[in-house]
Amino acid sequence: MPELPEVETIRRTLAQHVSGSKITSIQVIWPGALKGWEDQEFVASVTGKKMERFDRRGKYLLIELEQGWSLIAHMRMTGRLLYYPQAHEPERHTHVVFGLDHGELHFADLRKFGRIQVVPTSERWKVPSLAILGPEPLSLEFTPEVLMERLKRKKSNLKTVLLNQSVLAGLGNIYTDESLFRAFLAPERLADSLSLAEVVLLHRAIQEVLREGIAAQGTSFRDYRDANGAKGTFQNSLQVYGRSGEACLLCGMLLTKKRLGGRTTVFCPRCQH
DNA sequence: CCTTATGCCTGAATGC
DNA sequence: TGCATTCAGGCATAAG
Repeated sequence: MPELPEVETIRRTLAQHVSGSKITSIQVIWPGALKGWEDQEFVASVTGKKMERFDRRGKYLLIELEQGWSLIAHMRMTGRLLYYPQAHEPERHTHVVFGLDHGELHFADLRKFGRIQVVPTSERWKVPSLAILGPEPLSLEFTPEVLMERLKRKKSNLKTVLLNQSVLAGLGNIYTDESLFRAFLAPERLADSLSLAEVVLLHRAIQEVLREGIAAQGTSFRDYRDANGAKGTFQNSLQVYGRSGEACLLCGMLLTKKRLGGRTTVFCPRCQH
C-alpha cells in the first residue's frame, strides 16, 4: 500500500517519463475516482495542459499543470499511476486514462479507494486533507524535539498516533511497525510516556526506515507498483510487518500480532518496550 | 478539543 | 469442491 516511500517512487518514476508532457485527452471510465468535481469539469480544466512539476506531501502526489491548475492524487491501498509509452488498452481496474502527447498515463485501483482531484495551484495547501498534515519526516523541520512535542499532546498509543497523518505525514501500517521495531518501542506504549532518549531513537528509526524504503523503491508486499509497473524490493527487508508467528530476527522470540487502532500490528514482545 | 467506530471496495485466504 | 465469511487497510465522516 503506497506510503511515503512508494508515493515518492511513483513521483520520481513519473517525472522521468512525463515531465513536460501535455495531457491531450482524458477518458473517464469510472467517475468515482475523481473527487470534488463533475467529470466533465475535471476533463475541461485538465485537457490541453502540460504537466510541469511533480511534488509529494505525505502520501499525496501533487502534479502541477500549466495555467494555474494542479492534480492531487492519493493511492490509498491499491491505487496505481502507470505510464505507457504507447497507447494501451485499459486494464480491468483502470478508472481514468490520460492521453499524452507521448504515451498514456493510467490511474488504476483495484479497491476503488484512491482519488484524483483537480484544484487551483494557489489553493493546493488549503485543501483540508493537505492542510492538516503534520511535518514531512525527511525534512529539516522534523527534529526529535518536534516529534517529542507532538507525541506529548496525544493520549493514545504509539501505533495509533504515528498512523495519524496530522501528527506526522506519510507513515502507514508497514513503515510504522518497522520504525517501532527498530526503535525497540512497544506499539502499545502511550505516546506521551516516551523519554527524550526514546524519542531520539524513534526519530532516527523513522528516518532510516523511510530512506531505506525509498532507496529500495518501495515495498511491493502485494499490489504496489511504480509508474513503470515495476515492483519495489523493500518487502525483502521487512523485519516485522507480515511476519507474525515467525521468529524475531534479533532474539528469536515469536513475533506477536495485535489489533491497535483498528490495524494489525506486529511486534516483538521481548525486544520492544 | 479529543478518541473511537464505520463505510468505502475487491480479491485472497480461511472455514465448514 | 463449493459456497459463505473474514481479512486486508487509509482516510473521510459520524458518533461518543
